[in-house]
Amino acid sequence: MAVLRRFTPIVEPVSIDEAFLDVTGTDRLIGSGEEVGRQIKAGIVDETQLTASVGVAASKLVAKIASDLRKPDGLVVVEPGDEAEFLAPLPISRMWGVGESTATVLREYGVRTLGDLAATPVDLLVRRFGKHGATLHDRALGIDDDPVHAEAADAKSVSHEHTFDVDTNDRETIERTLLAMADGVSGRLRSAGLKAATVHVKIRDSSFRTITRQRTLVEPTDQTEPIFRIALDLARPEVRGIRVRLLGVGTSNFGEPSQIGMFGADGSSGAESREARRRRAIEASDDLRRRYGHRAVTRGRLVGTGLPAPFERDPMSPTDRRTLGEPDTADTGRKQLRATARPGLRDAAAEVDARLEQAEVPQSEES
DNA sequence: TCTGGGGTCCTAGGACCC
DNA sequence: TCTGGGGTCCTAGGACCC
Repeated sequence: MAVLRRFTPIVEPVSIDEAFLDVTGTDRLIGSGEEVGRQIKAGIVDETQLTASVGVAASKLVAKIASDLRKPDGLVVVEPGDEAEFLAPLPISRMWGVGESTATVLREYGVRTLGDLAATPVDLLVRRFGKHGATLHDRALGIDDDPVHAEAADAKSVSHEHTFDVDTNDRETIERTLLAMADGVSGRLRSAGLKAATVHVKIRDSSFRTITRQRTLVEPTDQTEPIFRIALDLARPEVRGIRVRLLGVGTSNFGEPSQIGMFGADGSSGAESREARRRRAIEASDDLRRRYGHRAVTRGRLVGTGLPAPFERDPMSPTDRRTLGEPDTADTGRKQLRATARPGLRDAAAEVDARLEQAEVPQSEES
């Protein structure tokens, strides 16, 4: 991504290897869009020895489709005004927002190309697909005015899910998995300074039937216990009598970023309240994980179970990037995390042990 | 390919309030 | 007291994306 920022500060990362650039206004410095595209490709080869595919157009939608067209080493330019003509012969599956289900329905209507889609009456599409139908019609004509967003949007949910190697109906396995995921989710919330008001669970059985259950709390939380308790409450009646293939725990409905204080819930700073001690223990275990990896600390109940390690961070997630002290937008050339031990480590570990009955688990893959 | 994990957005129905 | 309508919030499910 650093290569890309040499051309414009307006870079919107889409994934680890994909981004939109707004190069409006660079023509006097660098040249036409096509010239910028050429230079970007050259710059990427220079720095990474990898080829790249580039699409140049007046909108993100058309640029994306253009860049997909000649992967992995293409440069496709669509001049302003030529969008509809460029899209018309392409199959509908090229279009953003057309997945398997939508494509199947469209084919039933005899719609095979984006030209067919553009020629289909909007009201027919709206009747069948709702709001999405109108969007599809616009897109088929190349209409898309979504700008390039240089700032990453705030996350709306944080979740973990896990697919079992073998479908299970073992109660202990199910409960421990929910606990591990609740723990991972709450840890990510805490380090991002977020509290969530809604907890959801996702359950998929051996026949691939998927259900979701959610509950909204009175008080938003960033703690493992309430998230786990609700997840368990929601899941328990649903997993009875089925073999579970996948379990997920998620949170959403975030309030304002929380201020984690050093004082008790009652605001006292004298004798440490129970709540404040618990808080400190959690902070200490978060700190250990930050410095020694997400596997450095785990709950006693999860020791040796091989259950999903909580606290995996996603380098593309804005929530986690904030946690890692990086800019919201992903940058492949990101700086390394510092991993220096502090003298207080042993005390912190002891506190975690004592207060939360958690255990430190040495992991072979970590030094 | 029998289908992983983390997300977003949309729709529809029900509860509740005014 | 009953009725209807509208707005908002919550819940469940589905489609889609990388």
